[in-house]
Amino acid sequence: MSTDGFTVAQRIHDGFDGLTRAERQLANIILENYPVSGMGSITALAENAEVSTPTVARMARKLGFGGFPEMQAQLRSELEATISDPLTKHDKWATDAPDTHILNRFADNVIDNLRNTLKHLNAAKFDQIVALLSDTEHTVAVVGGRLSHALASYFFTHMQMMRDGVTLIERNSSSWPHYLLSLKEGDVLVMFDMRRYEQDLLRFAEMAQARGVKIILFTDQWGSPAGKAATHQIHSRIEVPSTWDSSVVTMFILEAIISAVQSQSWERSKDRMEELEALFEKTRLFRKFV
Amino acid sequence: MSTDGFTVAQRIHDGFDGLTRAERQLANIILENYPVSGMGSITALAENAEVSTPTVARMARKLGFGGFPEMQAQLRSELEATISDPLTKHDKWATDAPDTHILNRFADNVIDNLRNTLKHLNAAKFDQIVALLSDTEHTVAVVGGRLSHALASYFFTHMQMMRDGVTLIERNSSSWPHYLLSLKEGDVLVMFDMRRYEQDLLRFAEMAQARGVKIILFTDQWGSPAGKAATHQIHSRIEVPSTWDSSVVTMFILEAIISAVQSQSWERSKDRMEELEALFEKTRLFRKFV
DNA sequence: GGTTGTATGAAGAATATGTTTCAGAACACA
DNA sequence: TGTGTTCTGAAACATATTCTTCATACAACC
Repeated sequence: MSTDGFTVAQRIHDGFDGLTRAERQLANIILENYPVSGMGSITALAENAEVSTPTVARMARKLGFGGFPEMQAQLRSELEATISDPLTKHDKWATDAPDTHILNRFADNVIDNLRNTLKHLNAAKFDQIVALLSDTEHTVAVVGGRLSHALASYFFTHMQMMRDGVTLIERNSSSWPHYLLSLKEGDVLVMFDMRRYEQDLLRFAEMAQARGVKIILFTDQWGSPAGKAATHQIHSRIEVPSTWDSSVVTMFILEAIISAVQSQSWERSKDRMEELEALFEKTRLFRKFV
Repeated sequence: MSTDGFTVAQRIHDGFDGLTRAERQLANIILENYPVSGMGSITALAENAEVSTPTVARMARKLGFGGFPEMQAQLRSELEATISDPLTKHDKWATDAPDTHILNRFADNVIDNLRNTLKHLNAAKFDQIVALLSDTEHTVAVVGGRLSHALASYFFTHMQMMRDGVTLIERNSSSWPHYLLSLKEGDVLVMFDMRRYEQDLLRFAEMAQARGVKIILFTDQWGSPAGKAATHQIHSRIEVPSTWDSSVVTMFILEAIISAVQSQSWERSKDRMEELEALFEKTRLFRKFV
């Protein structure tokens, strides 16, 4: 049975949807350290994946092998092929795709961006930003540009769950003056402005600064002109092999900030989140679909 | 016993002079296809080297191991070290921050997530998804959950610039039935549903499927229940040292898809983008700020 | 040629491994 | 809320592995 040319990894990919919870858990472990993790005994693998041995045996069957030993034999032979072929580099990302596949090129590039961004990122500055955002004495407003509005919205959604006094400023700049009025001295404005910097954002930043608002600006490596008005700036690398720029690194930093804010104000936000959860539950009950 | 830092190969070389004829024969076989040949059972190895099983066990002892299984364990761990991705071995990320700073912990974790996600991701599947999204014969609708709406919106914004017939479905699920009506057989629905899967999304997916709509589902490693109705699924790793889950990897994949769609339909989208640019320029002139 | 020491593998004992069965848990569905 | 289905792991069972013992083969030396 089943000595056709499919690798174990491929079979797992193909059959992943048909796998059960415990089986997926196991599949993940196998792929995580592929294919070495499958080289030990069925017991060891099961323990490693925190499932029972029958689960392992069952999955082997499900993937089309006669049993675990047969799957293991296949893994061994794959390993042999990999090892003995010097051309097979182990640092490929999507293992079944050529090095030149967009996924792999993109991955290399994004890692590079992340590295370079973090190299230039001052940890102390990061901590200051976190402190500013954790301070509930002042309100936080979030605004983004044409393409970065999604980032603003993502950040807002999370911040909103952790603290009071957070506003997402609309996309449409004609309404911005109203928001400006509600920003007081010491309040915080989180702004996103990436390449193809927007004139409106610059004006907004200047006026906010004039009101004594502290501005945290997320921009690219070259820096938005709004930087002049900013209290803190974070420069992300955004170039990728694409017509478009990448927001991945910026989102990474946002998540790190969110996580830091969260742990800095855990006690406060814990209650808040529980309340929120309860509210969501309730709304769900009231909602009716179709 | 014997878990000092010497590899099996080193031990064999060092102790080669003290080995007997049968043992040397065996040693040569082990080194010949190192270290894979030692991964099978003692019986298999013995047969392969044309010696008896006791010879193998004896040699393992002679090399300083407690027995054959112990030697095999050592071989496995050597293998693991060889195979393991060089990209994990980084020098600190944010150089001026301690390893334990949230930025560095986050970075490690996200890279891990990316690597594991790509390991799971079938390049062929990716290409199919790109093809679906490039096909202008059918419309594309995008819908997200509570936290993933920002991703949906980000994706939508880019897609909208590259092709016609793209809709972003509102957050509020009470309006979804209307959107459903406009989806025809063969149309594409891009859905985001991460951990804390939403009931409404599941229903929506089922109803869309019933209408013959092709669903591309972005979910996490465990898989949203909406997967049952999906034509294609992409599972991203989302766990990070935070109360919240990470969307970085999903965004990475989105950007890769966007880039691929773009280059797949460059000629068409080029004109479109130039048109768009011109439009934006015009609007800017008409807009007045404050 | 006989003696002695070492090397080797066959065979069986001890151990670990892999499989099957089955009962309870979790889940989906009505 | 109850019912049927699927999933899961504990335990018993069957099988394969590894180790030990021991008889034989071989070579070196007297």
